[in-house]
Amino acid sequence: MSKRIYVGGLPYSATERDVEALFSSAGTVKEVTLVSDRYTGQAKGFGFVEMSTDAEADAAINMLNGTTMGGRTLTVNEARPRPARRY
DNA sequence: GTTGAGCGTT
Repeated sequence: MSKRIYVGGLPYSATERDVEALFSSAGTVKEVTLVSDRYTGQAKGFGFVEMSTDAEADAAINMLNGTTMGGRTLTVNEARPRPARRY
């Protein structure tokens, strides 16, 4: 099981592919998930990335946090546990 | 514009 990373500050135009490519520079990307509103379908501007190892996840956080993409400053840090369920 | 979602299931 590896560490999950929160990625915020993404431009609404960003996609999983963009995030995957970005984090690929810091290590092996195991999984990428972008969050969008279930009802409206609009992007929420953030997502989650899972790296192959926690060491790579840590490297990715330090490497990508504070950088900019599409004119937005990226917020990258270890993700919090997700909520039980949401309506 | 900041911490998902899935529900006879991953």
